[in-house]
Amino acid sequence: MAMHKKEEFTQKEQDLANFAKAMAHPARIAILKVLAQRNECVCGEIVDLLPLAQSTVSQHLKELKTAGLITGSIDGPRSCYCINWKAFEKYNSEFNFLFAKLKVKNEKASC
Amino acid sequence: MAMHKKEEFTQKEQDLANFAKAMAHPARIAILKVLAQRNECVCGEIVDLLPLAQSTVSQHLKELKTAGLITGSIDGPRSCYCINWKAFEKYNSEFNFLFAKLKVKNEKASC
DNA sequence: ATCTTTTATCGTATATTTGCGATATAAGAT
DNA sequence: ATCTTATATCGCAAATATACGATAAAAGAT
Repeated sequence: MAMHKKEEFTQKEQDLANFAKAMAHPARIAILKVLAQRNECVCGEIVDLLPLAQSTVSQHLKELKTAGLITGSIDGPRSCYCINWKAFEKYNSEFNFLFAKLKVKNEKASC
Repeated sequence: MAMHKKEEFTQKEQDLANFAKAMAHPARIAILKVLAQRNECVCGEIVDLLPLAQSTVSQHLKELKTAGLITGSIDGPRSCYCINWKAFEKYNSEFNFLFAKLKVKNEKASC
């Protein structure tokens, strides 16, 4: 019974988890790296850089887009992708909020 | 054919993806939050705070421990858990490295 | 109009994750 | 020695994720 209990957690917990899930595959990390270096990039260029079939890359791009981490625009027959800076900044600060708490507690940790 | 192609990516990409995967569930985010607030915490306390069965919580704790994000020590009949601050800092800086690149490119983005 | 190029989507196979009850294990209490 | 308490692990069912080939869709080229 793998009933999704995910809804029983707070919205912030779910949002952060979804953000993490979007990055939870090396292919998607690699895609984000490429987009970071090139500022914007067409689907085919990404396919050439990854050891995956075109359909698989397209699927990963869709997941990143659905999660809001990248945006896409149509350029003739091509699709151009960019990082969604704002979403990234938002999740980064939420992550740092959690992380800052850890930092404060650091000296006390023992186990 | 879901052949794991994950090995074909760089070690850094895999490490970051694994770190993200460990956080890719609201229950595990919630556990990290509790540990951040309480500095250290026994398994049973975490079970009481989450809407999940004991065995499920234990499994999530194991995943966090395997990923290196938390440590555990035996305390009589109990198990005491703590954040692994060092691992957390390491992944955070790697994440920020990727993120810093995005920041630089920000003004140029367009699509 | 047809062909080519580029990307998205569908269908499908397999792998992994999630969740729980039942059971094992280990330590303290009686 | 037995009982209780606290966790971990096993076994299983259901849900998701991963990957690819085949095919659809959309735009530019001939």
